[in-house]
Amino acid sequence: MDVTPILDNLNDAQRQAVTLPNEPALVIAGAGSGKTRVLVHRIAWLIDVEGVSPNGLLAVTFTNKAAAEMRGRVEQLLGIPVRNLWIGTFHGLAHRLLRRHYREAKLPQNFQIIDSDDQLRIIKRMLKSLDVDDGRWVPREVQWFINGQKDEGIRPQHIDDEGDPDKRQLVSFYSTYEEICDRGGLVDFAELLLRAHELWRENPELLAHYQRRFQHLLVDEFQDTNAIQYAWLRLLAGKTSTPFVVGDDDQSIYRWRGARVEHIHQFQKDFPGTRIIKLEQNYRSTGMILNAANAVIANNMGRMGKNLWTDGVDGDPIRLYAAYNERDEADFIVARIRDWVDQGNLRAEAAVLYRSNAQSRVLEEGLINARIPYRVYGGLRFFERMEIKDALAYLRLIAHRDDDASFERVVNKPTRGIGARTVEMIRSYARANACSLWRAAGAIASDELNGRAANAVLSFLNLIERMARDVEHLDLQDKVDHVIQISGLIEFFRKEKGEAGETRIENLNELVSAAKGFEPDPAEEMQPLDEFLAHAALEAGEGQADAWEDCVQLMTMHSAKGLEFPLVFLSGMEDGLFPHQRSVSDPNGLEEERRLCYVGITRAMQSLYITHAEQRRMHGMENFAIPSRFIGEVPDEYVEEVRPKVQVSRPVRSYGRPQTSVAQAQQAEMGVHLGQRVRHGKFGDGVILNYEGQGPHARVEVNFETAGTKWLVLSYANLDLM
DNA sequence: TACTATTTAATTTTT
DNA sequence: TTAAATAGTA
Repeated sequence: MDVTPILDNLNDAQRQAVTLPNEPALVIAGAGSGKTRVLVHRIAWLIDVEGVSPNGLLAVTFTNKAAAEMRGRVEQLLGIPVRNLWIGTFHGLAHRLLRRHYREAKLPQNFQIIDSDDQLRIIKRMLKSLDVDDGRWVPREVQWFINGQKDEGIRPQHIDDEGDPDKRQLVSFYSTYEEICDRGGLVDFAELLLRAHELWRENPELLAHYQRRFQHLLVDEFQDTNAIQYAWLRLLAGKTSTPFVVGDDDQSIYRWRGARVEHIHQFQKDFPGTRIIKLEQNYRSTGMILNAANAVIANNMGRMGKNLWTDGVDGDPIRLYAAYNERDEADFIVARIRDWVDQGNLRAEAAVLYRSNAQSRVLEEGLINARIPYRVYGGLRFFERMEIKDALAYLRLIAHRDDDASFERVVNKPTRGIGARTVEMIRSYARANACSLWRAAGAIASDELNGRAANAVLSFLNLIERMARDVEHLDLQDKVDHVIQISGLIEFFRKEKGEAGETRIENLNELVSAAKGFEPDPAEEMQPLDEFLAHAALEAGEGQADAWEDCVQLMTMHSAKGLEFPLVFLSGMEDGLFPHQRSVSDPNGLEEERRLCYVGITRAMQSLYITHAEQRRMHGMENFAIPSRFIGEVPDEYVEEVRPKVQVSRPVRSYGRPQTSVAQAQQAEMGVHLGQRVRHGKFGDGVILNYEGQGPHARVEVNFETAGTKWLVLSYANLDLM
């Protein structure tokens, strides 16, 4: 067997990992160290060299994107399509299991997956119907609690309320929510995992079957596993399978949504004799960037420990820019991107990263003014759009009449005279008789409701029945097309003013195209419509569609994880923003922020700029800000401060030492006061109207007698006091 | 039912 | 500031 293609171009550590004997393995893979490469080559090695059947492999990732990439690269490496190879997300795999064994999982065959938006709607409705104090119980918090418990693998009956009435209330919400979902055949994301886990736990022969089948488990981004995911893996691994997990404790940035880095340590206990391999050679960034990243992350405690290195160039130092305010910061970034493009580089190679989404606004304004195309990551995805979810709700009702979430969504959309009153009557009947809204509507339409409302409800019920009949023998695409036409959604959105309605109709048509292009997987043995609906829930699609123009990339540091760019800006590096205010008081929170900073730094391949503003408008208020403490953690020798063109003397470097910046703000008031008369070389005499900022960036607004009002930077303007 | 005024709060996101 | 949720009005 010629193993060259599989082992070629791997470094020693990578090769060692790929060729490990069949034992539990933990690969600590630093940023840019070839993590995916190792996983892909390991799979190829097992299949091609160890002779393992693709059947016996299970590879798990967190995102659909990662799963698709992995499958693609494996097939490319092996040169053949690998059928029967289970590669997928935790949720996707759990879903597949639940479909196959829906009876054992105690689910209806046509159960529907709800996304977090659907879930929130259900919870809101539930809280309303329970008539609890809505000031006390915020739907989001209840949702947070329920998902948090599910992520830990906990059912309501397992929770001890400790005599705390608030907790008891939350547990009871959780219970009621479960009943609602069970009645409607609805499964939320966390439920997929929890059910799949219970499915195995309660059906030992089923579990044994999968344990026998999957002798090799491979897990990507292991540091991101939550309790239920880890429990699921451990169950599957049993005593004989050998998990091969890859992760980076320093890139664990999702603790807030249940991820536990501790699983890296737990793994070594649960699987004695685990081989640990560290991948520390980095193929992405310059030496300077890696040095900075290493220095910052070294401030965290309890790491596995690792130091990234490269045999490439040191590169340029990290550029640090202290902006006067957020506008100045944006202008600076725009100017650097201009330079970059002028040097013949692509805009798409430049990424501006920030801690929170709100920060994109100023940056966008700057880019728009400069006429530089850009793309903001995040935001609504295709299957999350209102009009798409409306259309899907009709489809779901057709497939599954008892789906209350969908019923509520479209019962009066477009408006058909079924107002809040009528819906409330349907709800209360449903509650009293523990049945679905659909059945309740049918039951009360004939007697309890008065003429007009009864007619409206009956015509809605008929509409759905008629659609279901009309559509029965059509193929998927025509089903979707028929539904968006007959439901009246197109008409409804046509009336919506502005361009919004236009776009919505385009999106609905796009949904038909998506249905046309959808290829059901014969292995899933599902109705194409059900499979399409599941797909829509599990894979919400791309954030922004038109990605192919060459444009600057704007995103949060979280969404930048896993990506790389030649030119990177870390913007808004100020204490309170990053690290975020809500994290600074908690050491764990602070360490997670630091890991996020590490993630940010290690996105950069060639050039890294760190910017912060001395003054920033937040929530409509001007605030003075201190440079992020993380800036001070980058040793001076890797940093070059970028100053405004003119010579500016900054008294002392203040990075890493809080307070100084505030002190400077005070100093800024030196000798300059409102109404002060000044003389300018060119503009002549004037009077100070306003001033802002401090140090080298202090600016004054001067009303000149002849030249009008102007903002001037004190350090350039050379004003004389009069 | 739909539009408008008022209040309130303000990370990070995938499935 | 601004987005979203709620309350009030036509």
